[in-house]
Amino acid sequence: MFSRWWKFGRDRFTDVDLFSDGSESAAETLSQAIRAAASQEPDADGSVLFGQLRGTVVGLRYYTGVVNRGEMVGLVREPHNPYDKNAVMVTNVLGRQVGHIRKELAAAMAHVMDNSLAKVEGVVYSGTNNSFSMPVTLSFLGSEENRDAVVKHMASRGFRLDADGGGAAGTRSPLGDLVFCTLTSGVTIPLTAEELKNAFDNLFEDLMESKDGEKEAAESVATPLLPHQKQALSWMCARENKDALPPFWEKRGDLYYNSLTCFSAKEIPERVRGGILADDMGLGKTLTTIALILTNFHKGKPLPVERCVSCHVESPPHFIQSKGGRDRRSRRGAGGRKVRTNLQSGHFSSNYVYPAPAKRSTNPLSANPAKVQAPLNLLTATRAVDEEICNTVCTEGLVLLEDLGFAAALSCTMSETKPKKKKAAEKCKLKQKSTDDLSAKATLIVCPLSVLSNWLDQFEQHLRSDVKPNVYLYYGSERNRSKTFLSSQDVVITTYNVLSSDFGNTSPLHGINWLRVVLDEGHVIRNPNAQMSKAALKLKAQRRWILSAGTPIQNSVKDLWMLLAFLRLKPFDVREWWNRVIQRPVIQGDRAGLQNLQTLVKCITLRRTKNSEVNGRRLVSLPKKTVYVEQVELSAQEREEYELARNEGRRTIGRYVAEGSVLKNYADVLAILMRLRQYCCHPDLIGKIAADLAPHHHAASADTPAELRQRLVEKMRLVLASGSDEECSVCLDSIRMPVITHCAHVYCRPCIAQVISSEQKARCPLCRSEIKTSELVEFPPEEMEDEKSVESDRWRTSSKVQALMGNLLRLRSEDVGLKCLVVSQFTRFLTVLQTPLREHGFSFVRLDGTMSQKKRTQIIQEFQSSAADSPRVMLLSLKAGGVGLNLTAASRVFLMDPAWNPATEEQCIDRCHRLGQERNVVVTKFIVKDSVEENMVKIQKKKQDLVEKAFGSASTDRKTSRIDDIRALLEV
DNA sequence: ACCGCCGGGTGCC
DNA sequence: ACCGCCGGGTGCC
Repeated sequence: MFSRWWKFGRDRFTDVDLFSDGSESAAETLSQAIRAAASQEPDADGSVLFGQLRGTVVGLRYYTGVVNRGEMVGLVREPHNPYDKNAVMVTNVLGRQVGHIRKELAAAMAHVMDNSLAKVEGVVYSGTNNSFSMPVTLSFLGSEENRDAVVKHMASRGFRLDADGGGAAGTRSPLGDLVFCTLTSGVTIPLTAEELKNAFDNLFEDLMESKDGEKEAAESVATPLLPHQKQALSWMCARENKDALPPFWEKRGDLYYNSLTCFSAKEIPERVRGGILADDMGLGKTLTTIALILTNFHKGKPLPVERCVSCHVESPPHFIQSKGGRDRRSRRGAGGRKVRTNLQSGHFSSNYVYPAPAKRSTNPLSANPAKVQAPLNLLTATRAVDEEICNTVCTEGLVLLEDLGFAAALSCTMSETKPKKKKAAEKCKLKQKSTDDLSAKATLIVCPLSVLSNWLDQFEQHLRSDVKPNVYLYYGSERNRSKTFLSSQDVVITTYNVLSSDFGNTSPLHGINWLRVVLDEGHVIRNPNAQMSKAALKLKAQRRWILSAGTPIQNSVKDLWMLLAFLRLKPFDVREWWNRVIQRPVIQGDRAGLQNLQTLVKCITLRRTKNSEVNGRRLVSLPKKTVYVEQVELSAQEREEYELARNEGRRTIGRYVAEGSVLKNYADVLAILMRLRQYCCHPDLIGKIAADLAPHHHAASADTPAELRQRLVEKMRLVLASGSDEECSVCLDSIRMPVITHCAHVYCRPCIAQVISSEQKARCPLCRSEIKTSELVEFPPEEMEDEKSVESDRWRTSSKVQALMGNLLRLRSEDVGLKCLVVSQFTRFLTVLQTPLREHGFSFVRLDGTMSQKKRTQIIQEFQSSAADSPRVMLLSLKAGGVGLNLTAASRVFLMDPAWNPATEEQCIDRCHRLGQERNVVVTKFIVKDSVEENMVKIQKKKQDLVEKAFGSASTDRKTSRIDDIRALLEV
């Protein structure tokens, strides 16, 4: 039994600690403040230990926070403390205040902390024999250049920084060894960079936690699950339902103890209901998640969904009759009133009548309060409201409400509900005591726009046709923003962009207590500074899931924090504890730290690869995939034009390199390369745009605003069309609604608008030039290209077109039913290809980034159809979909031009080489011989090797490294 | 706090 | 009595 000590011997303090609501809410706001401060905490990767010293925590008796022997404590500056502006507050892992650092020491530390000369961390190694103060060991960490200043400053105040922990060595607990072994003398041999990289690569390999169980989906799921999907379902249900403690927590007697921070508490730590499902693409994460939603509602029961014979539309209304109800409901906050507003402005279909506040007699609805009609769970916007109504109903005995808890206890069919109304009333009373919050009902799915339609399809596809859960697509300007409405759905689907643009305004999504939030492609929130990451963190939910194709981390252990924070994995959702306990030890090669990280990840992640096996059998057997490279020879005339352009480009770029102005002329350099790549495909791709943009033009040269605007538009077009996979530096995602600044950097409009509005004097995140909203330039509305210029009458062929058509004609003669994807980065090339396709009688569809979501869905459906007259060819723009698109009807892929990023090509191929593909897949990559394309392929290979070798060093500036690519490409 | 510090009461033994 | 000594009140920042 570990020696447990409480700093309060007297019971009254314990009582205060446990039962005082006041202190609870104070602690809540305090921990929020700490969390806010901690989110700004830098990674402090290169920090070294300056030394340690022993200090004293005083004033323990005034606060409720408790600390155990060996526990880490937080140190928070309190510059506004009315008694001492140097005050340093001490908190425990939960953020509860423990005391203060004694003022003399605090005065010395304040200077160090306020000037960020060092980060100070505290650990309480030994107990105290009184209830007024206790010793604390403080470690000062920072970058080497500040060491002297810190040591001197502390010394001048009479505090000597010791290398060995200020005499704490003798009393060091095992935790001290664990955290500091690499900081002090080499007790253990640190991991080599190589070992670390390997360990890190394998972090997400084959985390098949749930070998033990399989679970069948609810009967409303029509598609039979594969064995590995049943495993996943079983694991996910267990993660949601079981009361297992989070990793590193254990029960010790009456207390819950965290073995990493040594924190212990009487209250059970908040459990992580959810985790990371990181299966490889094609293993059916979407289906599994749908199965989870349908199978695991409250208390492990399936989601009650409507069964109807002549199946259509909404669930039947559920009635509430209550005389007192309206008065109570009138106390509702904005939610209720908002509904009314929407109702009055006619946004709702007349199927629904909403309860409304009764206080205003002008409200037409209050005229007849006796009978209020609402769809299922309309009144459960907040738990308070729910219970209020519940109470009303129970006490007055007018029970006609389908209570959620009640519904949960039933099997799916509604017909059974009627005889059990008395139980519903009992349930009402019970519910208040239950720890589970049953008011939450809806699952929110957040995904990239590209997979939005996929989710809808899959709900349609995998459910029994007579089962209609309420699935609402929260997207588009007409979206229904009513919280009451949204929280009454079974499933709400939205995109990261909608989520982050709603965030900051009065986001209904953030006002709802979700049953479950699912982040699809969840690795997109890895940057904690990005707006959409912040928005995701603020969602309220009982269960949280991250779906991720493959390992959700890219470069380093840092990427993991955001995921753990989203999952609310205590205590690591506060950055400081993550840094101290996991990130710094791992980066510094601490084996124990790595071990802890592995344990952590293993507990919350399920990941299988396409190659994983269950009982010696592959999870899924995908058909074979073969990739061919077909070399294309340019005709004599094409070669001549190409060489001309190449020589000119070499000269220009050579000059830029000599001047050192490559970065400044980035767009021009891309333009030159682009032109060469376009020549490789088809001469008509080089529109007047590229020709106009002579490389000697500079944005700096004075010209009319119209000219400037025009040139900025051209630059933006080039940057976006370059196929170089530009991402917005604010949200780190692909650029949507592009705008270009006067300093010629391209961002998403909402992202940069946010930046500008958040600062007095906004600066470009890339070059720090001053920027204004009024100076953002976007594409003119008539932008839709003069496609005519490449249309039929003046049409000519090219070697690459010939190569493709040869293949297509041959394939058609072999197999009429065969479907092909024809992929290019240049939408104009797709347009060029339409002519010969039409000429040879191919039926085809086209999918590119300019299409609306609705149109996309329609086209994909058309292409996927097995009807005899369905399209044989899809012209696909490489960047049109991103991951997730399902194009399994095709089994041949033609990649018309190489991409900078080989992963983009892989993703594209995987759209048809995935679960559901029944034929062998053959991929043909066209590469023009002796051209920029061949060099691009070489660079692709080199890059891949580099990525495989280097670990953590991939953070080199993307643009600089691309300029090295460019130099290599042109051999300058 | 079984401390230190403060300030009032007190004053040979 | 401009001290010492005693004992009660008191105590984070």
